[in-house]
Amino acid sequence: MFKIPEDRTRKLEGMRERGINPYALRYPETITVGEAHALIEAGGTPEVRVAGRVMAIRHHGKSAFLKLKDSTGMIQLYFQRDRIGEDEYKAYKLLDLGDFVGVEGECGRTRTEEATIFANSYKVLTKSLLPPPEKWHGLRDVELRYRHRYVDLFANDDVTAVFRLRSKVVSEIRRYMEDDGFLEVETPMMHPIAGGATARPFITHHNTLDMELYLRIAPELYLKRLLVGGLDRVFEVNRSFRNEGISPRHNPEYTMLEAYQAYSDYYGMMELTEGLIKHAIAKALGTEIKELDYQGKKINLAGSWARKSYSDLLQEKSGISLTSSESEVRDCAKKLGIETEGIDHWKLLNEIFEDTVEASLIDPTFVIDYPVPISPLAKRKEDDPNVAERFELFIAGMEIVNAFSELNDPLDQEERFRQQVETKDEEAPAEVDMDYVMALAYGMPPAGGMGMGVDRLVMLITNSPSIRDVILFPLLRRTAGSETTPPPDGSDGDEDSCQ
RNA sequence: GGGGGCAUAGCUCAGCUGGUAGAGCAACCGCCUUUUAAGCGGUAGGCCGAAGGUUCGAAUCCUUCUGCCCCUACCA
Repeated sequence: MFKIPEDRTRKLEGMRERGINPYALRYPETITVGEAHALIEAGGTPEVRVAGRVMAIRHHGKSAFLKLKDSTGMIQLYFQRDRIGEDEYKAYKLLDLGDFVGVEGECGRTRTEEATIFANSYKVLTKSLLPPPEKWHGLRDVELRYRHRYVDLFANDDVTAVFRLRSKVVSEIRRYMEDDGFLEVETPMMHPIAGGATARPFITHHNTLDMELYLRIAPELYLKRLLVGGLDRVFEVNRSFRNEGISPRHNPEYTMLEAYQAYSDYYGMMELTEGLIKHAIAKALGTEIKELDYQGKKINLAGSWARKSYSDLLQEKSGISLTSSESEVRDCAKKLGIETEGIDHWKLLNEIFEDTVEASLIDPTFVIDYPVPISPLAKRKEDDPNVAERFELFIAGMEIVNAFSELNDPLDQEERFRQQVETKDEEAPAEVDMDYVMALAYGMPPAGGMGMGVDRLVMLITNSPSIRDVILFPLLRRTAGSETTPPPDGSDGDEDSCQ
């Protein structure tokens, strides 16, 4: 838990004694700090009204400088006793770092030319009872930063900048997709069958229907039902959930863009992907970017991005090919220290690929034509039924996009679903999604589809080493008693809603 | 799940091979009406993450636990 320092409580009471509401109801008709700066830049000395959080106070006897911060920036305030009056000047001693105040005053500059609001009056808007972090270093402790992101945000401007960029990226993704004729849709997050990807799901339960539900691991199968329904271009910026490990590149809930385009295919998806990512980067960073620096790696974004076949890359880096025998693949895997016990041939092959190839794909590279057995939702190539029309886009060794020409043969789909179910793999769906097969049976137009990891794209653009740096509230273990107070009756809380 | 690292004041950090706790910022009290990581003088603040152990003596050494970080595994 936390302790409120006595000096702050004392000041809170001091405010109330003076008839000041430490939690004011409102402070309307303000301009932003950014607007105030613009007015000062324009050379005037207008009267303005601003509001924000006090980030610094420098007392000078009968005057004081304060720094006021709002979401548009920081501006200096100058409180002079003679200007704001004896009483108000005395009361300003009750202000602390972290408090919110509203100020009226005249814009101008100090003799060092710093833009400043010379306060005529001020109003306490919110008393802060906990001291902010150290003013120079900010909040460094990563655990506190993630657990108390609100502090991280107001103490560390670079953190705020990352999340502003993230927001920009997401809105530019939407703009690009809409401009290309895609319709944004929302599909269920609670699924009766966890399909559309291979991953362990989170399980939940609906009481009234007495039904097991899974948090979606991907929206794919619902979006493709919409293609059957005649919505030819759809996308969803979606949160999906996977009950798996946490790492610098994995959070149990994460954001994807999934998009489906009728009459297109995976080549079309490559064009869409490249255009979309280039657009998002250019708009987010405000300029056409040819090279991105990610964690010391130079990423060349210029020109058309490379397209290399899965099989060629595998051959080149590991000596294994798609036609290598079972024992060749096993030997190779063993040499790489990959666990081979009970792992099937194609999965092993893919692990060899991940081990030997992925890290080397720094510049954007479309890896194309994956083996069919690890691509259960992709169409087979016409000239090679063992290879699927599928690509993954890698940047900086990270998988950013997975896409394919969508399988729309209901009988083939049903067969591949059955094979998945039969593996009894924990990550495979427990049953065949017959409604989806039925949808395909009504006929789904040929289509390309793609799924893009938005968090990872934002990592690249903001040069963030960990996915947690681009997720406002990453999942952390709950610490004993630190975040909540137990209810007074000693029970575990609301039993109606706890399962 | 396996391996390594970290945990000291509200915050950022020192604390050597064991001898009983330090700085800066923030806070409090003074002085200061143009400072800007303001300055000067003073004060207060700690069960050194938790529990055991070794020792005359533990922030320091050992064990266990908790949390976080990194690597690894599963995955995107």
